[in-house]
Amino acid sequence: MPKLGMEPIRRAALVKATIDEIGAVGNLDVTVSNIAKRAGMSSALAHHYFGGKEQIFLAAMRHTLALYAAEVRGALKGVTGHQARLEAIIRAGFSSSNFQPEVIAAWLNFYVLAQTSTPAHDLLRIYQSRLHSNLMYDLRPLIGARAHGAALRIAGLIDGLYLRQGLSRASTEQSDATTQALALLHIELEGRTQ
Amino acid sequence: MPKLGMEPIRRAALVKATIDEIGAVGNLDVTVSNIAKRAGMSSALAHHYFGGKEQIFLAAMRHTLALYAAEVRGALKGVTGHQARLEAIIRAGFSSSNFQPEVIAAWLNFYVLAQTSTPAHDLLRIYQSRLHSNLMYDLRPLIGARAHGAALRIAGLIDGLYLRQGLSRASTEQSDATTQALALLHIELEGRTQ
DNA sequence: TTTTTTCTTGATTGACGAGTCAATAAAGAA
DNA sequence: TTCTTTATTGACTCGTCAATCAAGAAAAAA
Repeated sequence: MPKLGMEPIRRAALVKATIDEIGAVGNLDVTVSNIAKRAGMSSALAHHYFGGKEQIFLAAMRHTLALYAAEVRGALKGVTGHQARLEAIIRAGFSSSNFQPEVIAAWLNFYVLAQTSTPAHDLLRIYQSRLHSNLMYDLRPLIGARAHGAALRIAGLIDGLYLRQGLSRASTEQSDATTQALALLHIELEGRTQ
Repeated sequence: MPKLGMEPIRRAALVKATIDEIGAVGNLDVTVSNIAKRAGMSSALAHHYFGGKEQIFLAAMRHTLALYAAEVRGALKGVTGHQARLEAIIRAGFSSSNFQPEVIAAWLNFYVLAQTSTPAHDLLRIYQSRLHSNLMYDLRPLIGARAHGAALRIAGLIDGLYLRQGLSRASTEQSDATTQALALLHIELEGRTQ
């Protein structure tokens, strides 16, 4: 059985299983055994490849963040014009893939972990910085000095609306978060649309 | 020792100890034993009065929410004028007492719990509804039909900025959250300041 | 005083989980 | 073939924790 080069395959399987398991359980009281079982291997192997539970979870979060970054990049591909790009960034943040229950659960638990884990905290800052500079890149040409404040508000609103929507059990207001975030963008750009 | 009427005293002590302990640990991996120890009693007594761990935590969260509500009420006392009242509501949300590490930790873990616990979810909705109607009460006279969207955005921004600020380890941007939330309020009111 | 109610805890149970380790097996290197 | 590296797991250790229970102690009621 021992085919060589199993490591990347096992790691990927564990990352996926971790996200699924967190989504199923809803918190970080997820056992390494269950993750491993879901990934079709023994818990000992999970420890062998990752070292410990927190490292498994961090890898899963890095993966989630990478998916999000790819989504933003994809949404920007071929879009021209500062305002259109800003709208694409906002829409990407509220795309349906980000609202899969397991992704929401991962984010919420990530926030909790960021309070006490430096690696998690660093990872969170990377996400925040990236979003901020993405916004700044297109806001500055449009509104100049006001861009910084506007970026803080838009980024803050994205996080806040995501949180609210992620925790709302009613699927009624699905697109409402996007609507409100876009509305803020338009208010911020008011009177100076390019 | 068995003085009568201990129950409310014990419950209050446990609620306070729970909040402190969550703040100290940073997550819900808080043991009933530790909470009880912090409150100066045995874990058996904690179970006796509350039944279980989740109920202890819910009581603690209800208490936190009650404090917040009282803070908003206090901030509104004696303030007249719709705009001034709106500013007071926003300021109350970012008051220093809400940024005690243990309060932040309680909120984050509360969000996680709200995913899977119906009582927690209900409690969260109460907070959200209250904030929304508080905002609507003063926004409607100022901007009429636009009030609803504005309230969603302001409430969302309050939550988002709170999250960001609560997780930022730099104390530099302490007042920045308030600044941005107030800035949004003024933008929303633009051109129709009463 | 006897009984009942309220308060309180030490000890225990039963369960679970993270991480380790020794051992097995296959594939490639020497 | 023999040795080494990589893959893999079952079994085990050590610890923890939620929840229960039986029992004791004090106040109030009868």
